[in-house]
Formats: sequence, structure tokens, C-alpha cells
Amino acid sequence: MSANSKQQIIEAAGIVFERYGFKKTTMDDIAYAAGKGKSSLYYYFKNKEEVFEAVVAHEARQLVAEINKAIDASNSAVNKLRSYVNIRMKRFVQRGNLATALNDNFLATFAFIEKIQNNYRDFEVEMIAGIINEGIEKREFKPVDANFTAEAILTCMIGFEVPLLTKTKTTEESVKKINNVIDMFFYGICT
Amino acid sequence: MSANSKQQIIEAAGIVFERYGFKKTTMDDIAYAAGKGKSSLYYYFKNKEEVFEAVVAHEARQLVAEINKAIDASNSAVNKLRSYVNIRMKRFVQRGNLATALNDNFLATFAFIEKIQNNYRDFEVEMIAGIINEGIEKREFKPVDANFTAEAILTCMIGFEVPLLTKTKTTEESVKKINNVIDMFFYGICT
DNA sequence: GTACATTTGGAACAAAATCGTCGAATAAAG
DNA sequence: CTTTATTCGACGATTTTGTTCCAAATGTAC
Repeated sequence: MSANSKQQIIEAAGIVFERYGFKKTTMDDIAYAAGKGKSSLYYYFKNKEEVFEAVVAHEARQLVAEINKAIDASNSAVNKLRSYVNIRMKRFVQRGNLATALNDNFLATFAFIEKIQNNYRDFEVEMIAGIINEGIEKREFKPVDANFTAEAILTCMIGFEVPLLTKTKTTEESVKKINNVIDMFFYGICT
Repeated sequence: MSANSKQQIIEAAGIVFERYGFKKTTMDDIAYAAGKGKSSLYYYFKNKEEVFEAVVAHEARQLVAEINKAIDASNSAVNKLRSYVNIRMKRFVQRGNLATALNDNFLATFAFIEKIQNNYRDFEVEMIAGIINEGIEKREFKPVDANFTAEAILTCMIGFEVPLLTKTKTTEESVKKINNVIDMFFYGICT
């Protein structure tokens, strides 16, 4: 099982999925983009959905790396949280196969995406909670329940993703809106 | 035959074609986007290709209007020619169903597109020739054969479209390149 | 070299998608 | 009401697509 070939396929699939979405992308498309025969894909993946999941997982890893970098670059907890939200939203719209995956039945697709995302929810909560805890230590935030607050913020953010999935709105508009909400969180949290 | 419904379909089809290209777009996609039943499309169009042709024709008309506007706004013949080239290239990449129509067999698609475009070639030659003639009258250009020169410029421009069709390059890069060539034309033409 | 595991792709096939047609339903017009 | 324009659901024929199977090719260790 060459990790090289597998990665190659994942990256090729990422490009094609992003262009055409999940439904319209055929295994032939992926194979052609990866420079392999169609049946070779089945040596590395069980089916189309598994390829898609691998792509999403790969992009999620990239996203995490990017977020970590931005977080490290910020000094205050407030800025860390802000960077986190901004990057996450931007990514979700731009490079997101998650977003372009919608084609036919919206609810079915959304459930499909949600299932994949759920694996990362815990991770995200942990990350946000970490930032909040740091903010509490630094006296930037009130001593709230970090996990509970993190859950709330994340849920709120997911709420903002839904209109991004349905209507192809501008990122800016949504970022502006969500920043307002984040501000609300801050003014309720900050000492 | 409601011109309204037909136009509605054409515009919806334009959006879908632009997103997915000719091959990946189904009649269902178009119908859904236009808010009609699939079979209703066949009341207005013979088949998928005819819908596509109507879309391209529609966009061509828009392009012509845009070009005419820009040409009228320019004073010198040199600037008119430059505006013309810039708009044409930009359009070709951005809103061009012509460009996104490529999916599988490149040559077949190209032939398909070429066939449609040929109807407009004469028109374009005439337009360029008009600009050149004006330039000659105003002593901006040498008294060259306007039609022949127009043919040359157009052919040259089509040559620049090919890499735009194959590789998804930036517009800027191509515009820069073609502007260089246009400059070459100028320095060979200008008095 | 042989023996073995890894990797690839051609052929085949069932299931799904898709195009375009037909006829009936509905709306508009006269 | 009669006629005409328009829409849509259902259907058959054909093509596409997802997936499997198997043999060929390639690499690897002895």
C-alpha cells in the first residue's frame, strides 16, 4: 500500500471534487486526474465515499495546521479566537469540498457532511476550550466553563455555515456577521 | 412560444453550464435551475446542444454590447483596439461557457466550440477592420489592408485562447502576453 | 534466476442516470 | 366553449458509472 500513490489520488480527487462536487465527480474523473486506471482506485479505497472522506480528512488536517499556525502567531486569547474563526470560515467557503459537495438533496448531503465533521467536533471543542482557558488564566476572560462556552461558540459557528451551504453568499458578509456574534461573546466574557 | 420563458431557461442554463461545463450539465439540472419540468425544455429547444448554443449566442450578444460600449468610450483607434482585446480575453476566461465547456475529449469540444464561434468570426473581423480603418483615416495607422490585418489579429487572438482552454492559467498573464503581441502589431502599423 | 507480495489496468456487469418522446393535464386566448 | 399555448409525469432506449474480477506487470527479497 504505497502511501505515495494514495496521497496522489487524494490530492487529485480533491481538485476534481472541488470543481464538480461529490455527485458529479466520477471515479473515472478521479482516476484520470490521478493518472491511474479506474480500478486502481479500488486498491486504495473501498468506494467513492471513502475517497471523499479521505479528501475531507486531508483538508481537515491542513486546516488544523493552518489554524495552529495562526493561533501561535496571535498573542492575546481574544485574537487567537478571532483568527480561529476567520480561518475556519474562509476555508469552509473557499477550498471546502464540504461546501461544494451539495448537489441534489440538500438535507441528505448535509447529513453526509455532518457525519464526517462530527469526528472533528471534539477536536475543535478542545481547541477552542484551550484558547478560552488561556484567556481565563491571562485574566482576559471571566472564569466561565471553558468547555461549555467552546461548545456554544462552535455550535454558533456551525449555524453560520448553513446559509453558506445553501446560498452562495460572499464570505465577507458572513465573516462580518459572525464577528459581530463573536464580539458579543467577548463583551459577555471579557473582564 | 413565450420569449420570457425561453430567456429564463437560457439564463438558468448559462449559470449551470458555467458551473459544470457542457458534459456534466444534465437537462434536469437546467430544468431545476429554471424552475421547470425537464420535458418543458424540449418545448423550446430541440436538444441539449441547442440550449448550449442559445446560451453562447446570448453571451456573445452581451459581449458585443460590452465591447461596443468600451470602444465608444475610447478616443484613439489604438485604445479602441486595446479595449477590444482586453474585454474579449477577460470575458473568454471569466464568464465563458466556451471555456468551461471542455471536459473530456479536448479536440472534440474544441471543434464544437469552433463551429459555434465561426458564426461570429465575420462579425469580429468586420469590427476590428472598422477600428483599423478609422485608425488609418486618423493617420494613426499606416494604410494597410484593414481586412487582412483584422484577420491576422483575430487569428492571433484565437491562438492565445487555446492555452486558456487547456490550462487554467491566470487571465493577467495571458492578457500581458497578448498585449505584447498587440504592441508588436502597433509598432508595425503606426505611422 | 525463482518465489512472493504489491500494484496496475482491461474486461465485464449490474445498477443508476440521462436523453429525448408521448400523451395527458393545465392555463391562456379567442 | 373551442382552440391554442405551455407544462409536466412517466416511460423506453441508450449511455454512464460504480464496483468486481482476474490476469498482467512491477517490484523485492532471496
